[in-house]
Amino acid sequence: MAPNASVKDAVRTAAVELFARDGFANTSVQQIVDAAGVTKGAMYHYFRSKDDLLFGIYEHLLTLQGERLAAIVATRDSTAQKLRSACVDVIETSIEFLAEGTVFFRSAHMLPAEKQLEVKHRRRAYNDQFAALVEAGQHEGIYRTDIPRAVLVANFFSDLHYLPQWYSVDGPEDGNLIALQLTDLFLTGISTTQLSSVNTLTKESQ
Amino acid sequence: MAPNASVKDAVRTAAVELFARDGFANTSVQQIVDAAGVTKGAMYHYFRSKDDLLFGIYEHLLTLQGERLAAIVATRDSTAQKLRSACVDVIETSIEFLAEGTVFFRSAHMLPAEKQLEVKHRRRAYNDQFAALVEAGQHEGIYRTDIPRAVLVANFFSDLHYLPQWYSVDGPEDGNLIALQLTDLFLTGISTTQLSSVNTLTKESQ
DNA sequence: GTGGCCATACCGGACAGTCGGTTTGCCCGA
DNA sequence: TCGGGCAAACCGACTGTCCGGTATGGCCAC
Repeated sequence: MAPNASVKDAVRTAAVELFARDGFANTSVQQIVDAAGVTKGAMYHYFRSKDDLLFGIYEHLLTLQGERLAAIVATRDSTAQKLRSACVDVIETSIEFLAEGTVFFRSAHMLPAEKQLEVKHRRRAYNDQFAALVEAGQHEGIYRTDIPRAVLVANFFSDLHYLPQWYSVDGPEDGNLIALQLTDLFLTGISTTQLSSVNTLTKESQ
Repeated sequence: MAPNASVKDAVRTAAVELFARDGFANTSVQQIVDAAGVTKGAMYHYFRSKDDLLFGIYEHLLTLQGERLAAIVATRDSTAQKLRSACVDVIETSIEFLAEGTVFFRSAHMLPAEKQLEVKHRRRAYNDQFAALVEAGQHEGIYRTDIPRAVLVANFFSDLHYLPQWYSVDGPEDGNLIALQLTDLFLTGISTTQLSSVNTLTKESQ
């Protein structure tokens, strides 16, 4: 094993867990390195600061989700299918990285203004890509235009934000089901025509 | 003027602003009392601790919204109308107290476990009252039952959580419009029949 | 003069980050 | 093969700072 990778990962993992449980401000660096089984010296060898550690967690998640969205947009599927895939996928990964999400939404504001700006830009890039899908669908006439696009998009992103607040793991495929259900609620809300997906959903939820 | 009320309000107001801007952990008691134009001694005369100050902010908002929901439930309107009113109302008050909401959702986890529990119970009470409306509508056949009620409710509450993240005041009646739009999106998503409210919305948004 | 209301000075502790020193692992010349 | 030398990895005690909370004293109204 490469010892450096191990140390970095151990620290990151421990930090995510502790930040999610106790909050960023209430977690001391000493607690993190103790939980990770390393020492302060090792940690500060790989991370410039406690803030840097927090930022690393964000970046990891943002990069992952950004890449996955880009891959979906790059397919030759219909707009409707792309948006559906994008919604389901981002909910699923948000559930998979629930702890990271918890930390993210709770503690982003603790970063220094400079890093906060970078996070903002990264999130905006994701937002714009997502909004472009909605816009395309609006031009095709499948999504309503009587409500500002920003509101439509915010209505979906809100689900991602709220997820860490109420979701708790029950079954193995529970996450996939929730993703389908939330996606269906969103798409039903923004569509100009009644969706026919209810049957599919009902079948899967049995 | 009663000097005590003035001090209490000044401290609370200053605290909400600073907590919303810099976060609870990054705001010192000294900053708060400076901003409020009082001293630490005065503040600790009215509040037991910094936590107590935070808790007071929550309680104020929770009580207000709880009372308003109860009033709406107590009317003789139809279930559909009650739920619509409840949604619009809680979004509007959330916008009116946007700073309080920001603090609430960001810093609730910083409270001692005991107070966190009380917050949780209060929120659950609100949640249950809201869910009861949805349940009534389901029995009437106007809301879909193919998705767990908890998911339907969470889908709406998520909008409240996300509001402080993206909403920024533009016009005076902007808040009311957003409330109508988000409510429409939610109700469209959970309804068994196509809503006819789109015309109304379009009219108001012109 | 006495009791709420408030100012000021101060305490104790927690915590991020540092820094001198030690170990580990690798390369290279003989 | 071996040993010497060097750089990166790692250790952990220490420090300066900041901050919540308190103790004490005064002031003013009644």
